[in-house]
Amino acid sequence: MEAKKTQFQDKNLIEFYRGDATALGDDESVGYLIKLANQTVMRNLDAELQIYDLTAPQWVPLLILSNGRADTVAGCAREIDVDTGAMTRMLDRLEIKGFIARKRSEQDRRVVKIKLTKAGHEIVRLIPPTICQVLNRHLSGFSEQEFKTFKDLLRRFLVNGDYSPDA
Amino acid sequence: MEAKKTQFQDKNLIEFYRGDATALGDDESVGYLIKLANQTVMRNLDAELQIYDLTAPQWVPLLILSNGRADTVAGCAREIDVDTGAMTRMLDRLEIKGFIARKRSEQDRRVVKIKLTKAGHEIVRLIPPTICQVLNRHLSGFSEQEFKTFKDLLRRFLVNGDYSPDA
DNA sequence: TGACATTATTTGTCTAGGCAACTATTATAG
DNA sequence: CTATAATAGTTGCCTAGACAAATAATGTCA
Repeated sequence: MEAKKTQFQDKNLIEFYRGDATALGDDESVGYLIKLANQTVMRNLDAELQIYDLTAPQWVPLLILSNGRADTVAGCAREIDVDTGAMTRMLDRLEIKGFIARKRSEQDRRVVKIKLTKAGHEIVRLIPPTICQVLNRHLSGFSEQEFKTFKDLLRRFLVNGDYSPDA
Repeated sequence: MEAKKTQFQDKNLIEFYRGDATALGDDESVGYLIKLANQTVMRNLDAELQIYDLTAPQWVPLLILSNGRADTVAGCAREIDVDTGAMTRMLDRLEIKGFIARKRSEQDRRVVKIKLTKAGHEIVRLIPPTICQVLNRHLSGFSEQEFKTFKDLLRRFLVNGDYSPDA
């Protein structure tokens, strides 16, 4: 235990990146690579889903409703980890497209119950194959072991970033 | 060689994901994991950069200008792979904050030359250490080998996604 | 019961990117 | 040289998320 240390020094923290700005904007930066990876997945999903009149972000609430993982605005927002305000407007768009319907709850008049419409149920059946196809394509050439390793590294990267607000 | 195959079948394409929708919204989906990873990096960068009155997306053009990788609107847009419209408005915000200055080119009167202001130069010195700190924190517990593997897998995932429009 | 906190939803304002239309300028082909 | 194509930049309209404020309903504590 030294006198003055930054808050993360005593973990096994290798200095992969130094402060000299090299390798930050190019493909040696994991931050940049992750951003690009995310961007590419989103664009490919968008491209494949446009025949269903859906965007990449829009299929997520539909699947959540379909799986029964949530059935309210706040519930969906929690599942996706977005603002309830963002979710309200997302549901506005899905309602306009006719995929969901809202109904105020009788038990608790604060909550709005969300349900898939008939069209919503129909479209939700078509989505997963498309998603799978895109993901599999991205994973083309990966071995089973590499697939596992990839997910494992992503999860560790993720957990390291969810540091508590006192950081 | 069978008769009817989808367009990507004859590559070494393992069906990591099937069309049954399980493992798409949870942490078994690489798509979801990458989205979360990106989200977390962005949020952490935002949190660290707000003392400099900068957001996560805003430091990128500043570093590009500083490195001399581009000095025009279109150039910056190309470097980041965003719309020139998006870049125009991004530069509007950076101009309002006093970090950049615009000047119409004399040689080619279509182009607008972008330069860092004095304040821009000053702020750009402070950014890289912050970025590095955040990235290193995310990589906490990674070995050198895992770091390499992670980048390698990301690059392969990325390349697989940048498929040509005929796909 | 009444004051206060919590929760659910909505709305306004901001950043940010994508697509399309438009202007101005430069380059190129006939 | 002139018509056309290409390029640079801006702007309008869309989706999308973040933060904050406001409202309504419910829960809790004294």
